[in-house]
Amino acid sequence: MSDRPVRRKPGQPTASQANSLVGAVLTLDVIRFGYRIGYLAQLFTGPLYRELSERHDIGRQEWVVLFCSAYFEKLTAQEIGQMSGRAKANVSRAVNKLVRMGLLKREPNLADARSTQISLTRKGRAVFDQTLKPFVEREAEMLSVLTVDEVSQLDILLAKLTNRADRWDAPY
Amino acid sequence: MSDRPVRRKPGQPTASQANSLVGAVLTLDVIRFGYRIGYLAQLFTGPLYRELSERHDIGRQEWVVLFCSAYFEKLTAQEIGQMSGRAKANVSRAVNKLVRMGLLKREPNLADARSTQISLTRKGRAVFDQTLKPFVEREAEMLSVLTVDEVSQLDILLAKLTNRADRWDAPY
DNA sequence: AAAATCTAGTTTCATATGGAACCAAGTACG
DNA sequence: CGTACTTGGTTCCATATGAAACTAGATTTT
Repeated sequence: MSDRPVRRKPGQPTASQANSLVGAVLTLDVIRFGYRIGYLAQLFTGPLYRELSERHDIGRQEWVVLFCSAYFEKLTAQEIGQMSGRAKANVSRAVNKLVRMGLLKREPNLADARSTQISLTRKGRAVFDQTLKPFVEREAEMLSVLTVDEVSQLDILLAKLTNRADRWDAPY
Repeated sequence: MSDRPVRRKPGQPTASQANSLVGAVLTLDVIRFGYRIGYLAQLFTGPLYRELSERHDIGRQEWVVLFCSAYFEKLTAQEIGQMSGRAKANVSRAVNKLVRMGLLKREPNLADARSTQISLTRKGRAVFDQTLKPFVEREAEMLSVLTVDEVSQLDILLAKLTNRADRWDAPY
């Protein structure tokens, strides 16, 4: 690791310098996996969330709720919390905001008056479809350094890591 | 939540059939990779950060700084920011806190008086070694569902994803 | 069926965080 | 040199967040 000041042309981004430092950390022999997974996750979502909040005033929490709602016709706030691992206060706030924005609608839950059935409005579906695209594209970019074979290897490995029988992945 | 209509790939478990709602989401066909990587990252660090802040009053930002400092003898705050992807305000606060706690020390940077050389104190080293253990152990648990072969596959894949020539992973 | 218990969701509070303003030191250029 | 501009780091501010208190509806117990 260099201990001298960074030297570069004015106006140029510090990307190359940053990258070498990142690379140095990422080849360490301790917590290689945990560190790199976290690094990837942050890098993947970072620019996406930024754009999302600038363009649509939708934050991380709101996006998660939107995502879940888009794939299950009707959900309660609790179910969203369970499947996303978010604290229920955040889910509550996110749902309320999305309802105010007209992207979600609530219907009374006949089975239990404490909770409500949450579902996407037509507008919510449209916004979701629109906002999903950058995620899909960025994922493709992220994976673009892998061969088709490697992608399916990764798919299998991720499936094993996230879909396990023990309780390693218990909610904490 | 038994027979709710669900949009999913044919043959995949429904929310109710999966052992958890998380499982149901994780088998979706969109952003499979991004979502699961983020999910894994969150799950890996979640309990660790909680314990860290309870036991040592060290938060996420402080831990990152500690980790970087433990692997490079001398660093500037800027370098830490670059290699961890954290905002400089957070690095600044974290460094200051760790200095107050006696875990880091600052030495003047002879080459540039604006920045200082940051390094671990003996105490900082001791605390780091102690706090690293749970991370190592939890990583081992996380990987325990993989065979030795699969772990090295994953290692290669992660290396490719994080150590690339293009600018996908440029700081944002 | 009244009392105690539990659960879904909301609100409150204290802290964490990112972005921009800011300050001091370094560099470029006349 | 002197002025303009860049850069490392800190501080300020507005927002995001998690944990716990709280409310109202549901369930259990006797």
